[in-house]
Amino acid sequence: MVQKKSSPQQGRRGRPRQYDPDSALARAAAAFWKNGYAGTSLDDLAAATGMNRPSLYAAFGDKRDLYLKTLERYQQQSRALSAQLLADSATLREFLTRFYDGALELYRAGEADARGCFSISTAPAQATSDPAVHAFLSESIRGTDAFLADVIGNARDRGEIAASGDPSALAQVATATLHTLAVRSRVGVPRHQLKALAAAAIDLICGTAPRQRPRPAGKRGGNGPPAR
Amino acid sequence: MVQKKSSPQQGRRGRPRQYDPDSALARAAAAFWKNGYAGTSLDDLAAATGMNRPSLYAAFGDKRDLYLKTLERYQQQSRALSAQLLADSATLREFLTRFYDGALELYRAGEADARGCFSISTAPAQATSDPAVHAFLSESIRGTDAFLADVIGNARDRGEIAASGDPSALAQVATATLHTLAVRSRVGVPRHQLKALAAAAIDLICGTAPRQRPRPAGKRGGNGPPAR
DNA sequence: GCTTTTTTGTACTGTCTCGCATAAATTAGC
DNA sequence: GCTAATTTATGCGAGACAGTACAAAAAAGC
Repeated sequence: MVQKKSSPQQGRRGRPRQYDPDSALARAAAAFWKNGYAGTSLDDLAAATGMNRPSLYAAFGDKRDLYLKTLERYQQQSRALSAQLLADSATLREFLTRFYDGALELYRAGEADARGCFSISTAPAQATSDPAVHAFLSESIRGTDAFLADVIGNARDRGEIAASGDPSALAQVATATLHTLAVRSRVGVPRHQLKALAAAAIDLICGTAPRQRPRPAGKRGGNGPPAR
Repeated sequence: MVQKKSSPQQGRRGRPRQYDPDSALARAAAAFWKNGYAGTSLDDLAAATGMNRPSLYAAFGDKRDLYLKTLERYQQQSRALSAQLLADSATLREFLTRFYDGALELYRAGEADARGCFSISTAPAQATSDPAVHAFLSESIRGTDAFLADVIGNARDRGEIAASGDPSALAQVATATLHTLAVRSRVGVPRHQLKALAAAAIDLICGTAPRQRPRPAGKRGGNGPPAR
């Protein structure tokens, strides 16, 4: 994917660019991720990407354009990750466990830098003043709900959860779990605690018998549910 | 409460202040609420409060101090509201319903200005760069968890939920619901949809039979759970 | 009426910020 | 080698920003 973007560089007329657009976008996202949109200056972005301001403008437009592009990139990556995860999972429980595990890895919970979810940590502050950010965040949440509702609906069709369960409502609770993981990761709650939270939510969503058989979850399976 | 703060003004030596400290704090909070911490300038705050910068500094310290004071105020008000709500509620279902209703009223979901939760909308962006904001947000979430765990634990003792339920885990899911309401309110999701979301979460938390008997909730009781 | 005390209003300073203008650098085409 | 095309580098200028100094204003004490 990196090569595909750098190969058309060959045959171009002028001075070759010294940056890779996608990795520059990733570094810009990291800067926004840490300090938010308004808290990140163009100097910060220039330092983070190794580019200078005119190159930034030529490549991505102004600060707002750049931020929106980092949001789009983040969304695309997240969706690709979720889709791939879905293909590898047999049951709803299995998928949701991997889904939250993947989110926590992205959020770096309790690790060196706890950064939380990029969009949930930075977009809400901007959503009231910037219609584009507002629209993005709104659509992003709606998309997550729809995706999870689809997954849960299929699981219900396979009989994995009660036929009386409403996939749409359960999906919103699943998204709620993602949101709380996003915020808690941001303040450095240790990952094993967040895994336990996710496991409890999964038990509630998948219903009835919590953990029917012990699954080989990560390392020592957290501290498990105290009761039951 | 307003009088108690303005009465000791009597008998003071110099020129009387033309602002009420608490209402000025409320207006400052509204400014931060709308545009976030970094997105709000001192000029914005001066315009919002009707004060000029020197008065702001004398009253609340610098911008960061002022923001932290608005966060503290918000937390105190929220806790007082929750405590009072708890005293008026008989069952866990009833309390949670009122709890989320109160939150949605504060978040102004779908109304003229959708603003979401003050701390969830503005603090995460600042939490990585400002240790005090980080600590506040972390402690705030922990406090909500603990409060709800206490409420749920008492409900379990009264036999309202299954004895096998873990109050701490259920409380985290209840907080998760609050978090998702906070974010969704920010992007203007209509209130009746959020009430339905909250109702679904309550059904999951309180377990087994969703809405054992129709309670006289607000107006026409939302659109209810589609299935079952 | 005068002083003391506290708040208000204006204005100032130095820094940061964004966005762009302009020139230097580096490549391909011929 | 020369020209055209594209990117990089320096830096400029107008404005926003945070924080403060200083004087005017408004009250109480005497």
